[in-house]
Amino acid sequence: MSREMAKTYDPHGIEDKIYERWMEKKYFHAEVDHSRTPFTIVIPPPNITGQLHMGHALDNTMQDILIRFKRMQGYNALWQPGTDHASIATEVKIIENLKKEGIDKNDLGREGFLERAWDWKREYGGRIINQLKKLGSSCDWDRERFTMDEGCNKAVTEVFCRMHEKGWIYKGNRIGNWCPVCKTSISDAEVLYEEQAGHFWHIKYPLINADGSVSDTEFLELATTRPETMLGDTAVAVNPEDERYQHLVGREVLLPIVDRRIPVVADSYVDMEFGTGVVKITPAHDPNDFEVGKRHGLAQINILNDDATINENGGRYAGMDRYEARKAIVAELERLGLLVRVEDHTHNVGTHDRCGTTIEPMIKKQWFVKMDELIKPAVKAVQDGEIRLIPERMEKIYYNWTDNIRDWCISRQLWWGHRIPAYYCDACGETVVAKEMPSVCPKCGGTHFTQDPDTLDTWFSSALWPFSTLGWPEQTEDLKYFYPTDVLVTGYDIIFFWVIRMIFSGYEQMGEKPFKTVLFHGLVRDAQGRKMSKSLGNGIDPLEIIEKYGADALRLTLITGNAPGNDMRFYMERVEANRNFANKVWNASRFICMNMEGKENIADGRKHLQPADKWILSRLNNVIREVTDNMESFELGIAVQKVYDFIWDEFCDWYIEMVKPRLYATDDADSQNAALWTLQTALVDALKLLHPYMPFVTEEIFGAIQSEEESIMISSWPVYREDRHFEQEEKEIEILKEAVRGVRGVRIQMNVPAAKKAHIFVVSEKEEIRDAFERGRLFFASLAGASEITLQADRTGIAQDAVSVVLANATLYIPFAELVDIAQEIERLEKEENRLNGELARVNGMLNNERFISRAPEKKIAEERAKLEKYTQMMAQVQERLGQLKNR
RNA sequence: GGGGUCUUAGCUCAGCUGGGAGAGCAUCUGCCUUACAAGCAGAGGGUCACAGGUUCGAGCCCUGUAGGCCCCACCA
Repeated sequence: MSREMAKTYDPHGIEDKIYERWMEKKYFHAEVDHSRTPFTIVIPPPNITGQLHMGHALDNTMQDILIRFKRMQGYNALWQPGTDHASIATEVKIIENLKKEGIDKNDLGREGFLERAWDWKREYGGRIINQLKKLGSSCDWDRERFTMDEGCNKAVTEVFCRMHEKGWIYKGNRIGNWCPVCKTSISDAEVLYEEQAGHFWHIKYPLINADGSVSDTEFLELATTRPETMLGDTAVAVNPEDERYQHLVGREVLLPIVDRRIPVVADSYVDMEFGTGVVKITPAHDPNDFEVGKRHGLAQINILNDDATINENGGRYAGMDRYEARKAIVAELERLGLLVRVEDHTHNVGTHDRCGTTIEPMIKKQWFVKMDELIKPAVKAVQDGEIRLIPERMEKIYYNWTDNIRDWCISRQLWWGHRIPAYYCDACGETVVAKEMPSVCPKCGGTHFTQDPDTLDTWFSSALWPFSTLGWPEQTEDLKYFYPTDVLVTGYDIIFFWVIRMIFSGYEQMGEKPFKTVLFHGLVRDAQGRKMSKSLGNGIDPLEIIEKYGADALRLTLITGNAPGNDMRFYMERVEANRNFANKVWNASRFICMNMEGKENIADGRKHLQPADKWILSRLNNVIREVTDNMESFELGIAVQKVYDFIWDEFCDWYIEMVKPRLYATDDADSQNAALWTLQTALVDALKLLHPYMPFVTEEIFGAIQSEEESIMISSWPVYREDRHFEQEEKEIEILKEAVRGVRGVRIQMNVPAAKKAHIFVVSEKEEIRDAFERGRLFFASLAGASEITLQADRTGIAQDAVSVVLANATLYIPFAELVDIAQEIERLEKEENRLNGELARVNGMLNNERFISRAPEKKIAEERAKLEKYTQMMAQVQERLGQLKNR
């Protein structure tokens, strides 16, 4: 036992030291052990480019709490860690870095670039891991994985080949979002729409006459926000119901500048109410037009290069940037007199979430995963409750996505990532999908192949994470034992990107769900409620908080004060309050250690428990049950709030204070030992309840307060015990607490200095009440500031002008030496009379209501009757006392 | 356009299946009481957005209204 504890708790240094010890002892490590039940969590792998931010801190605190809780409960707890290669995020960063050196990615070539990327991974991949350790994360670091390590690569190839075999992965021409800066296609989910001020150009296309000449008088007027796309127009469309244009359907118009004749088609996609009711159709550069084009068999004319300059299909505009071409085309239309007018128009423009570039819809050959069949078991799992989403409302969001599912574009024109295992025969172009490069073409017998240059969407590999990390596709013992995992903890912002994809991948590849429960959390926002972001510069670095206040205080701040799945605001004041709580626990422990000093027979004390001891043990017993229940149902914030309240309020402010006189008195060893044993026992259990939340301070104190176990993190979780349930003592102590509060209140109201002790008379007709005060005499005197306590059945011999405190079944009288202002005392009692009147009116209202009596549950009625009795009794005492004072 | 969510004390938020409104911070009043001033003892402060409804009973369930936030789809 460490004899010297500092006066204030300083987490500095202590935390690192404790973490190192846990690591040395291999407490985080889990091995297959069929004699025990596994409990598994896989970490949402942080990006290798990442630095620990508040989102990570929250996410990992929640996981650590669950894992530590289950570990203490005796489960074989595995927290599987690892990192994500994060293809595009990382590639963008590396390109930025190269730019600083004046190097273009293409100068390096694919091989050279990948070398750089792996250098990057080696340099920064470990950084975030170390930051997670600072937080106290009890991951099994011996099992650390990476989405591009050998095993994960194998899993990715295996899945790709299997699903291709099944026909669920296909290559297709699709219109998708193209980033002209990153030169890759991006998924819908990676597109951010932002409102931009733009223009609406109204232009007119001349109609072609029946004789084939171009009309000078007949035009179709339409409006567009992207005039340059007219270079790729292959039709104009009107609504088939639109009487204004019906007669024109089937005729042709002349596409100005390009001088191409294109048809007027009828399609219900066109909104008659909007604009002129005429739409130019550019199948190659607009998703809706693409669909219209397919319905009407229109040609797709691509007018853009990959960098968004106009290509050879743009005639004399070829080579111009898209915006340059826009200006030139508008000018030309004006010159031709075909520009009707220009309106200001704000509209939503899709931008790439990584680089902010305006995306360009383009037709590309891409690889897709067919979703319609794949998604079915994932929907069913949630419907049937096989997989539980917490909070429940996430299910609605989940279905909202699955009901509108679209095929998943998985190919990316990037270098950093898993290269698609598709090979093209150099001789005949045949596509072969295989785990390795084939040697002979099955079609033409050619022997030279070129691998598809594209890589896979980063989420393709993370979708496999729950089983790839456990060894799949090998049927390892780990996989059989730890899969399916128990809980996935993540932010609701990646429910579509990641959670759903893991679920359908789990069912498809493993035939089994990847996890039983998904626990969602919200975003950590700044004090003004804004998202923390680099551009705003309002981010708070968790490492700085840890440095200043300790990881425990940070963890508690992140976990309390908000409901599951809701966003939270981060306040320094709250961190401070929680740091204060750590200090509170520390000091309570210091007090207990000091008093245990040199005492040898503390354990004997358990045989001499007093009501106060039984009270705190019983209260704790109750808290143990509630906290465990809350944690089992993932109500982490509620659980720790109860521990917090128990420790601060009941244990520190009441129990420790109750016990002080017994500790300071030297004449009763049994009483002293009983107090010490109870203090120690209750503290140890409370520390255990707190440990998942505040692992460091609890471990440090645990080492100081007891010597039987070597670490709190592998000690056993407290359980509710019938033999620690003391109902009678709980009631008895509540009465005494009520009395103490009453006396304190009166003393303050009467301006009695704290140091001034007073004689307190406890008057009660009931013997058991007097006995309760007798048993608690010592601490009652101390807490109520009494110099002497007299117990009696009636008020004979008590000074007329004594101040009184009315309790249920008892009245306390305090005759102060100085004259008390009788008028003030009457006023105080009248106030109490008023309060009781209100209570009585409410209770009587209920009990006199026939419908209440006939319909409310028995239990409720009995409660109200008990209250009626109590208040009636108190009222009688108050009124009696008032009568005495008024008739003096 | 579709969906979700919020509106509770000055501020930030709890309040699980309906049964006498809570916490932290802030404010005010006493206290350096031999664990802790990062503390102790007290106090004030709320027609639980608004209007209806269901119920013996509604902050909680239902309907509507107003305002805020978020997600999805995206308007040529």
